[in-house]
Amino acid sequence: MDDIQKRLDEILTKLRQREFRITPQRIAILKAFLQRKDHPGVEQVYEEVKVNFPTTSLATVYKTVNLLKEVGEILEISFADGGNRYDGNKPYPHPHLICTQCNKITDPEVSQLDRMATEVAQRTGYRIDSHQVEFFGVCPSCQKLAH
Amino acid sequence: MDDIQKRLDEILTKLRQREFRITPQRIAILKAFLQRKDHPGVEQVYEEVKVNFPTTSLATVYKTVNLLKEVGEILEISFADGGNRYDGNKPYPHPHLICTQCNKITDPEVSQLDRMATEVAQRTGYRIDSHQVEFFGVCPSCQKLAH
DNA sequence: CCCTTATGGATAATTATTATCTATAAGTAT
DNA sequence: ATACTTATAGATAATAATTATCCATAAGGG
Repeated sequence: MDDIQKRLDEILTKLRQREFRITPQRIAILKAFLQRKDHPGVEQVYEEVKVNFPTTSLATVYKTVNLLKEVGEILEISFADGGNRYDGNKPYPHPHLICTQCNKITDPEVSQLDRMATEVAQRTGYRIDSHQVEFFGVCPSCQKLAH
Repeated sequence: MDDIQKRLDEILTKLRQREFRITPQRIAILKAFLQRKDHPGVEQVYEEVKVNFPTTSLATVYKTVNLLKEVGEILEISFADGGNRYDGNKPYPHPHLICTQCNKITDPEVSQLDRMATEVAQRTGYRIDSHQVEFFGVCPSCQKLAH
């Protein structure tokens, strides 16, 4: 049993425990999120799910996305121009590196982020629950393309 | 001449240099951004400008916001649920601390952020142009309210 | 003061997302 | 297996934020 199947089973168990129903559509949407190694938007997942479940509605994808956000199994990455994207593989807050030319999103290794959050909490008295850290720039291959 | 007036003049000069026209509406919108110490959304600025310029259109506010973004004089803060907000006082990228109960946004002091960006650039080969760092949590007064 | 053209205002269009409504299928008890 | 209850799927309307369109007008230069 591979990692994806294992994680899928874990999430399904969690959903069952919280008395959400397990439907073929939810499984299909969840699989799409788990299998993709990039950070797809709702529309992309919708297209993918439609291959096997042609009757799936976009609304169902949205509803499932919200469900998976609620149970903390996908992470939402927000953009100013609308069109959120999601990470189904690392659902906990972590930094992203975004190429503003090709829109590729990667997960850079960043040390000291937790320390930074702790520092802010101490200085301000806030209880910090999560964070969103995004670096914008140009990836090496797009840099080369710029003649 | 206070700081706001000084900055206003600087921005107007910059706009003139780039051959944008200086209109009463643009000045009013710009003043609204400069005077506010919080992080207003477009709608809030619109309401404020309408006090003195009742004929102002929401579209004009949006157009001016895009203009000010282009010339780098306001900073856009994006949210997953739509509804961007703006910072007219510190238009350069800087971290925000957001209370998820009362939606207040403050600017915490954070050290080592530049170092972090440099580290990511070195490791990944990206040219990093900007960043967006947001901490989400509950502010001290909202913590007290939660009995 | 005139002339050119960017801009303002009103409104339609677009895009992303959520709400609504009903038939159906999931899960539970029989 | 069967019946029952209710959450969910699917279709579509509604909402919200933002952008596009179009024309009259005002800004800035000559």
